[in-house]
Amino acid sequence: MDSEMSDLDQAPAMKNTVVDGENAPLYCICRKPDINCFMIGCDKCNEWFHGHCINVTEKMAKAIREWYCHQCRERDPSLSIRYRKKNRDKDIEPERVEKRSSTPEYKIDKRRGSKVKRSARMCGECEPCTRNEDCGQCDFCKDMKKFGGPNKIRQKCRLRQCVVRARVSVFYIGGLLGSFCFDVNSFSLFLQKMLRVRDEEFSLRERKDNIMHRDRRYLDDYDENDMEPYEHYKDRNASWGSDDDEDGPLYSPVPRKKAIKVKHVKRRDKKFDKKKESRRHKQKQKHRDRLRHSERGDSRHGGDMQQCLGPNCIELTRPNSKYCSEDCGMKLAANRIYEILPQRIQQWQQSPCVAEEQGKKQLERIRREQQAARMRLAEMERRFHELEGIIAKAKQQVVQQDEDVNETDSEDTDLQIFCVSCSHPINPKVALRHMERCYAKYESQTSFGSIFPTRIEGATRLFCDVYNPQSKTYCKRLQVLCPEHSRDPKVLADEVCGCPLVRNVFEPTGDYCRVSKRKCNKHYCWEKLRRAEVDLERVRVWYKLDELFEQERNVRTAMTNRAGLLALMLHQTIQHDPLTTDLRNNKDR
DNA sequence: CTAAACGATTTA
DNA sequence: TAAATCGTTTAG
Repeated sequence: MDSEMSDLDQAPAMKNTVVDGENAPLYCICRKPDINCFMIGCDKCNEWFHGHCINVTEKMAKAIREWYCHQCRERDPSLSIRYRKKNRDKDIEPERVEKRSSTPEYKIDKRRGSKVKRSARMCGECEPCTRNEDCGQCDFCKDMKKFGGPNKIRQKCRLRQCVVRARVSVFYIGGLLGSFCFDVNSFSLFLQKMLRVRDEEFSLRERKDNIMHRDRRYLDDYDENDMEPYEHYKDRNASWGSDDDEDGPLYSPVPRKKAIKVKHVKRRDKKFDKKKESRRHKQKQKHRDRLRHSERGDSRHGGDMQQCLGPNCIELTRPNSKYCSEDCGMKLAANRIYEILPQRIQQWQQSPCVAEEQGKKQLERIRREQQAARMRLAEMERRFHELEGIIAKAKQQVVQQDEDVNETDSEDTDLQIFCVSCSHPINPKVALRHMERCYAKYESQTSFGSIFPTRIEGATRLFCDVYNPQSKTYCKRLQVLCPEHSRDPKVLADEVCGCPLVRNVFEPTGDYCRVSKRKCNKHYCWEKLRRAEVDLERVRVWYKLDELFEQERNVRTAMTNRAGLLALMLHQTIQHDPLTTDLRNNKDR
């Protein structure tokens, strides 16, 4: 960048490891920390510079491919800032860049500036980098057009993902785990990667001279998690995956944060973590010490031989147990219960239980509803028998051939009716009869069952319940309505219709239809329909009863379990009412 | 949060 | 210009 000011004399040492009072790293010619503005990094010395300090804007940086600071360029005149080919004109007309670019400004990689390069993901030295053939086996290869893939993933072959610089998402998951399948050298590659990281980290931390590792800038790509495995290795001296390693998994690949402004934030995290870490270590240490002490104490009493913890027992323990026998264990447990339980029961009884009250109310409601349902059921049973009585009486009627019957029969209309089942046009006179039969025909072709037989005690003639060995189900239609398993009885020639005649739909007149059953189109199958009506209601009531039983059982179970032995031992009720309890300790006030 | 998808850019 | 593959966005 020609417009940049001389940064040389203002930044003599260029050590960004210099820290201010708050331990934030200092950068740039101004020796100020990362202030969340656009920064650009030198591709030679890797120092970061605030854009505004050296007059390089973010837009300009977009056009830069390689950028060197003033100091480096003076030292090595062969270094020159290189621009991206296509965007060469962009830094002349930055406004156009903005307009052309589809990337919103806030998403631009501020920190990297000139550093986004194709080679950024290749160290060029590791085995995968030098490999020049795709394996054709991995998911990335299979995605490629040349292997007949859909080209959706668009990533390099797993075996060619750089062990040093490939992104976590492609290397760790695929490269490490995936390539284990293909390549026995993977573990050494992994180590190589880790060691490299360590080298770079050291070079960053120590920086005894100004000669930086060329790859330093990629350090930003490795966050705490990348470092962790090595730290484990270093700290614990080959204790990877050991049981007491509770600080995290052996290797937890966490993707790096997106590009920018993470450097100092990460460092702060690091310090924070370190503090936590050291605290945790201290705690651990204490714990271990305690263990050691207790062990020593135990060993004083005779090494592995220990006395049973059972009440008043002086026997030795069984191996891998604290007790000499099951009995002793149970005794101790019982003692503990006796000790704790009375207090808990007392505590429980002191405070009223809202849930218990609600449960009682619910039970009352359920019982009321059950009562109502039973009444309804009794009513329906009565109706059932009543209906049977009516039908029996109706059968005794004698067929009567009089004029009004014929009159109603001969009522002629132009109305045309179509069957709801077969959609054929039918004569209105016989419509009811036709549709009933037609429906029965179709309905009988299908099954409607469940694998359970009906078991309702004291209920006659509800479900069809015919067993179908093929589907191993029991028919669940109402028995009176099941055309699949029962046929309407054949009507004899002298049989009377017998349908009770009504006034205003519901009021019975006491009369019966005296038309011959075969000829009566008005009351076709009236017995069946009336029976079905009653039975359907009976089923509904049974369902309701069943539901109520279920509810009752649930409430009762809940009430029984509440304040049971286990519950009393395991749970505790805390009154959160601020008027009656104050959860603060006195010293907190 | 990860994996998949995809636009964008670079390379051949 | 197509292929390769990157970084970012989106979906789950």
